[in-house]
Amino acid sequence: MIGVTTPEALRLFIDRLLLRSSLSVAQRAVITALPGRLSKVPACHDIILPGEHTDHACLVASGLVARFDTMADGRRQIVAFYLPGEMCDLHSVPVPTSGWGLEALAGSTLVFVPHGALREAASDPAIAMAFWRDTVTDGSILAKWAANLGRKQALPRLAHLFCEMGMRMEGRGLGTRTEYDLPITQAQLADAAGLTSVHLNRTLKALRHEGVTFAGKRVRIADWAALTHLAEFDPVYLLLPEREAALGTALRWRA
Amino acid sequence: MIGVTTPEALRLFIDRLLLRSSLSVAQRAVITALPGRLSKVPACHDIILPGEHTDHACLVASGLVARFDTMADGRRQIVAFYLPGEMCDLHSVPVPTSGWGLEALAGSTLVFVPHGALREAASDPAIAMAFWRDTVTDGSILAKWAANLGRKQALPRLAHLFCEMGMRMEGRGLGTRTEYDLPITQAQLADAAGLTSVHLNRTLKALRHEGVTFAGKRVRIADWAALTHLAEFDPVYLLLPEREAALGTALRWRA
DNA sequence: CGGTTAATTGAATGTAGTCAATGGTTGTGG
DNA sequence: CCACAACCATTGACTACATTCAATTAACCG
Repeated sequence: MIGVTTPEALRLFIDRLLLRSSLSVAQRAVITALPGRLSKVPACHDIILPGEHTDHACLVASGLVARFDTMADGRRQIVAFYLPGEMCDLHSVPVPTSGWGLEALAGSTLVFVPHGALREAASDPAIAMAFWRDTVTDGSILAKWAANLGRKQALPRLAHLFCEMGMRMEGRGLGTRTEYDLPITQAQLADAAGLTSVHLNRTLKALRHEGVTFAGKRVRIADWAALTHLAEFDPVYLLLPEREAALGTALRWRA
Repeated sequence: MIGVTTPEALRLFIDRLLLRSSLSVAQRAVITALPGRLSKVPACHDIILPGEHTDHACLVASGLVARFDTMADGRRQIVAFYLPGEMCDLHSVPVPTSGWGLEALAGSTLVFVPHGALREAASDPAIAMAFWRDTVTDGSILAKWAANLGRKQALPRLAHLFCEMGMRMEGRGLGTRTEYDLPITQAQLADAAGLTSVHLNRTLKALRHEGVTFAGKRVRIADWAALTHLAEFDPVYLLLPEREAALGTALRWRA
């Protein structure tokens, strides 16, 4: 939250893209040179409301951001988490009307990047492909989220969420898969898991018996293998290169 | 199902792209010229299994295709439906490993289009943007699906699904929003709604009291306004131009 | 027709939601 | 430094929704 600059944030974004795409030095320079306006937002602040138009995408520099949908009675469903270095609104480049909202779960630093500049960067086919691939990754995680919401019950569902966040945090260097900060409240976690906060609390209690704690906004997983088994967690859908490497295939796909 | 040719299917695909993107005559010609292998598959046939690699995308020419995820016990969650003219696998161009499977719900005709040809077409920035936008549209529908699975109970959830399919069918000229063919079984619909087939059947019964019938693989909605209200259905997330026009904004976004 | 698959219903169980109240923590101002 | 307020976490009792198991009826196909 302290002392993040626009170039630093853009570098995080490049790191994220390089996780799945190859970019030349020149192409990286194009991204580093993107204009961006820094903005700090407090926890629980709505960045974009559902149905709003925007002329800029929103890169998370620090903190944690969520994409959500709201029901008529005001209840929310979080459909995606965005970690530092992730562009939570890259979708808005091809489609400036978002059907959903964005909220900062923790106090966060954001970088607003104008659509025009991103479109210009995307005139390079390799960069366009990297952006497209980033969107697909997002969709892949979302599909798994939907499957879990539809077909898993509370305990394995929450366990899966903890596994996913662990892998993603580790992939971005924000802790290890078995211990990482998750700066959100139980109510927000309930919005993500599709549970009420009461039932989420009970499910957390049950997870403690499995050696998983969520206290002080920090997740600790005693037995990773046991948790992945309980959650039926298979990281393929995260499209992380590590897994690909483990399978003996290419580290990155061709741009 | 009868007598669909590759060029005809590609024309349907162009129609779908033109719904949200502008393409010049030359750009349309590039897409029309894409190579494609026709293939007929019977109902309930798995086209791609989760985790498989592919070197071609899959365009639906006729029938109905679903993207699904499978749990360890074999239960499925359908996360997306694909109508004729939709490329159900466009994601696989930037990311050839799909984390999910594809199944034909009804007997369907498919056109397999090699990734190489699609990548080449995408070297045109306008076509790349149209493809990217198509992926984003998919993601937008998926996000709403997730929100409904997480936060709506059976009746409004199923109602929402019928509303969505009505709008999409109408948008593709496959019926009207209040009456259209949905060539699937109750068990398959249950996989999409995140319910057991038993409870889906009971929910259908309850929907009949609201003037909605699903019989003979055909959906009939007596009172559209009442159903959209029950379902809390707002078509913004479908990113259909019609709605944009109604709001007085541009029909299509700039390529 | 006869056999198979799909749809429908009943009864019992189980999971999650609702309502309501109690602890606990944190941060702030007196 | 304590008192208080505000928010968050936790628990109990009850209700409601959805699943499971099991059986029956209807529709479809060869």
